[in-house]
Amino acid sequence: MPPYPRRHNTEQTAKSGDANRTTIANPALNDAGGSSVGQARTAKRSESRETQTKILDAAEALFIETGFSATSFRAIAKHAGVNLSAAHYHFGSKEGLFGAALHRRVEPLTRTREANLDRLEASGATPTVNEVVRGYLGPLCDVAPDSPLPSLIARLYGEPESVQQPFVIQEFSATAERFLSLLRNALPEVPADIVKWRFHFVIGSMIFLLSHERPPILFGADETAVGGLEQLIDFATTSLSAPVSENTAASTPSDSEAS
Amino acid sequence: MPPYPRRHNTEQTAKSGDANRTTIANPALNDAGGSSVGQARTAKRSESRETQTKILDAAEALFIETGFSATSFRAIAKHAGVNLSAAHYHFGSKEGLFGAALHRRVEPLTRTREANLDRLEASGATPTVNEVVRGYLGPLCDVAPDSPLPSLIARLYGEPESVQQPFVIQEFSATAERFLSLLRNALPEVPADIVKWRFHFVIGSMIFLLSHERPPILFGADETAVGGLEQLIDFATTSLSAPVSENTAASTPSDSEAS
DNA sequence: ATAAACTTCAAACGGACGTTTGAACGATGA
DNA sequence: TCATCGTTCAAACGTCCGTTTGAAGTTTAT
Repeated sequence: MPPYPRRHNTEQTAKSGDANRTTIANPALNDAGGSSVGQARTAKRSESRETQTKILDAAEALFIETGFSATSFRAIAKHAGVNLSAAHYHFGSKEGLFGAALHRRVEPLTRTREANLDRLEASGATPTVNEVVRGYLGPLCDVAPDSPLPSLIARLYGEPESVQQPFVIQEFSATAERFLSLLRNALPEVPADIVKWRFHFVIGSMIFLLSHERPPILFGADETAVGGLEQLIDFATTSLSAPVSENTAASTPSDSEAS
Repeated sequence: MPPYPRRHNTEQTAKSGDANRTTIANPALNDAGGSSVGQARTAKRSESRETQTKILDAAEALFIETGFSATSFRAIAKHAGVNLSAAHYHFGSKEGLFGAALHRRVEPLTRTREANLDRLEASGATPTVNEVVRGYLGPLCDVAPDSPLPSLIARLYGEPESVQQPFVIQEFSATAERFLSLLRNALPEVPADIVKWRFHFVIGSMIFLLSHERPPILFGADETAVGGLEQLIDFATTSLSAPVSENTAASTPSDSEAS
């Protein structure tokens, strides 16, 4: 009987049993793309895990490059060097494989974010905007520079809604809600729905940054690729905590209506 | 001989001959999805344009819904009620059709933006940040509420890079460069590369807003769908013109380091 | 040793894909 | 009137798709 009803339900974005840590860093986030198994092997029985890893590695690389629909199960199996039916055996379907590849990378990120949330909520004082922003975006700074995680997240959000939606809900929804809640506490003078919009825009900036890690195609594109997330944290903190304007107020230069 | 080397080269994001207008509004932007032809018809000879319109309408709807790869040429032809080969005859290939569908909607937007640029550059004074932002984002506010343009742009940016890149360059690159240039003039006290980053983030927010017109999936999602772009213009003006922080400075609440 | 479960494999299933072909037909211009 | 062009059409091309099947081999448990 195939094992593939392992639909990433093992832990649905939950409070993650061992989340009572105090630091932000998560060593698992520094695992680049490499497939390091390091397992006892009694031949066939542990080749299974190895096969799964090879499939997941190939899948994530190809999904990132060509997207869900344009990436074929066959190409993944060939690229992984495994039999086509083995891939089906382990993951059940193309959707199942996509979800598993996604979950493998996102889960450590979610665990780190949840740990940060726990820490921020545990400290008696109301966290500042900057603390909340760093709790959310900081873990992305800590991923290894060649990690496929950012591209994978970007790819997910690029998929058509019917593909994207179940996975976004599964992987990100609960944690984002918690952060939004903290953000509202940190910004009591900003109306709740405006905080929501601003958080929405920050997430958009984040995803765009993850998909175009340097200021992209659009302009020359030859800048410090890293540092983008640092810039984003500045950007997010500033924009989130800006005073509410009655009718489009700019802070530094003078301002007037245009249209 | 098929007409399909009409690869949207008719006007490559250029200064658009009749761009010497003074207003921002562009009536063509208010054309929703409806296929209004209103042309003299001598039977077969003008059915061509009508067929093309039907194909483009179907293509844009299906591309938006399921993306480039998962949308088949056959489904488009069937949905348009035309023969499969007719679609190939008019647009040459699936890529050609995608480009044509995109260009049909984006070109009026580009023309409006370029007109705004001309007007801002023509006025002797240096435009303010808010004026530049409104020149860039304002035209998006003026599209009809049921126009497919926003979803189409969002879909383009969601495609894998190999699909996305040529069309983004073709349709958006030149105009964005011009706006960035004006933005730099309006922000002489902000380093050029930081302006670039901020504009990058604003574009990211814009695209995310276009693809999730209401604060999305993530949270409850039952808000004023319109008004998002107004919020974005506020957001963009404020964030772009924020003072440069040495090490993450927030303006309103107190602030401290977190990690 | 024997039965059960786990994992791999080659082959095939039916169907959908983008594109091409060549015949038909109405409109055009000499 | 007749050759020509623009346009539509049914049919077919070869390829690739996700998934299934059933046999073979290996490991585990009795």
